[in-house]
Amino acid sequence: MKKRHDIEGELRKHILFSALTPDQLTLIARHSRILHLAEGEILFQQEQPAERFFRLCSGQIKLSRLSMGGTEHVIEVVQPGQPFAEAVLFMKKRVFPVNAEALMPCEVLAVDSAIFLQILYDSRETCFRLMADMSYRLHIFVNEIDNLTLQNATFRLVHHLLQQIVDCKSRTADIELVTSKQILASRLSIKPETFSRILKTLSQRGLLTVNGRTIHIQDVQGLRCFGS
Amino acid sequence: MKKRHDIEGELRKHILFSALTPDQLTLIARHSRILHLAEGEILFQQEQPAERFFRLCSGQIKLSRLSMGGTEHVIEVVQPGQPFAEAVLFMKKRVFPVNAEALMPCEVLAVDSAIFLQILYDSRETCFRLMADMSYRLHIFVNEIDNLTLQNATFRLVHHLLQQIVDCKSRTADIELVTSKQILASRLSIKPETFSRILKTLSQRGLLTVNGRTIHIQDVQGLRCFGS
DNA sequence: CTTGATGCTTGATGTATATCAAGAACGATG
DNA sequence: CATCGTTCTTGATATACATCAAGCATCAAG
Repeated sequence: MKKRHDIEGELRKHILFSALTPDQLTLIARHSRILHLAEGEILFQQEQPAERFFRLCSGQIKLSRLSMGGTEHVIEVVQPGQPFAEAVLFMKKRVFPVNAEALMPCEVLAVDSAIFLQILYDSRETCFRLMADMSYRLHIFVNEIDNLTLQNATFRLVHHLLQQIVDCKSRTADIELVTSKQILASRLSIKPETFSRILKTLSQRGLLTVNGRTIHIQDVQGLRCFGS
Repeated sequence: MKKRHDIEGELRKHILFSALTPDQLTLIARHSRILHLAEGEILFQQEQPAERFFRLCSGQIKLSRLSMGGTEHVIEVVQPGQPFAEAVLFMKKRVFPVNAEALMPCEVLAVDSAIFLQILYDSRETCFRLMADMSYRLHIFVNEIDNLTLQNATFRLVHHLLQQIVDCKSRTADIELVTSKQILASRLSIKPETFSRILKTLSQRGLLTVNGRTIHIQDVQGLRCFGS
């Protein structure tokens, strides 16, 4: 476990805490800890009681759901700097709605929910940040549902690739996948085999080339028109 | 347009306003109005600037998304008493993420966003209620994504039916669909034809009987075991 | 009682994707 | 370098679902 001032430093980086007074920060720091997870370690599981929420300092965390049928679906891959499980704070049934597993060694800041709620009550600014955060997440989910329902697998993959591109103007682009293809496939609700095949046909059409986890898009426009 | 005290009455029914003082209520009422929509009328469209949010007093409103391919997907059918489009309040880009269309004649309470934000700033209680509301919605969405990804069409339909049942213990149950089968199908991301066929096979197996919009479930347990 | 509109059902056919199974590439480890 | 495990690819086959097209039911309007 890290020293107190380290924790405060991590807290300060957390957008949800950026409006707090030094006193409030110290209080929260006393009830927070930095956890170190090994690759494959489970941070929490679906339906477990949720007394904390988190911010990822380093590494990658996979959030997934297990269906009644037993299949797993990756909802999100948390990247460093992102908060997660904070929406649970206000649920009636205070349990985690997803599983969280470290995809690699991780450092995670864990904050006590009860303490935070107490402080939240005294900080309007923080309330507003949290509301903005949740509102953003809602928006993300609506888009997510779009992708999963309106389109076929090819389109979902193409859409995801296009979202990764920062420079929209250039005719070509390079994308480095942040996770394995299997996990990305699950996020897009595609089987690994199908995922592979789609990339193949796209490269056969000269739209992109694949080299391990880096994908070079040769014709952004062409890819954009490739809707179904 | 209704009289002021009618509006205040409607506001009081809105969960998000239940923590407000009479003064605050009056202020909001001055900046709210009751809208009357005809069947098929569009309340707002995707990407339109959102300066208000709503609560449905009577009728039904369909919230849907239009994909790039042109297909429509129903995200939700708003029922009387439900607030909607309130999550937009905190978005950076203040535009509606969905289309809203009246499925029948509707009465809608429309509240000015700017005024509400101002009041929110003065009412912690309201902040907390709003956060709880958004958190609830997030939870719903996670479940929604489950349904759309983890299962096949039959399972999605069965799952939806089971959710409608209140009395979990009884062996049989009656369900009255609140919308047309077409719209329900779209919500579950199933084509109308497939929807029809699934109901047929389920009734052939003696699990339920269909009579217009009322569905009589004869074997709740059996239906529950019918995963995929 | 017609007529037409609308929502629902049914059948025939096609296609996207899942599944099963095996092999290839790659990185880690001794 | 050899070996093992993992991730990815590829092929053959199966199937769920979409699509197209037509028929039926219900209900309101003439």
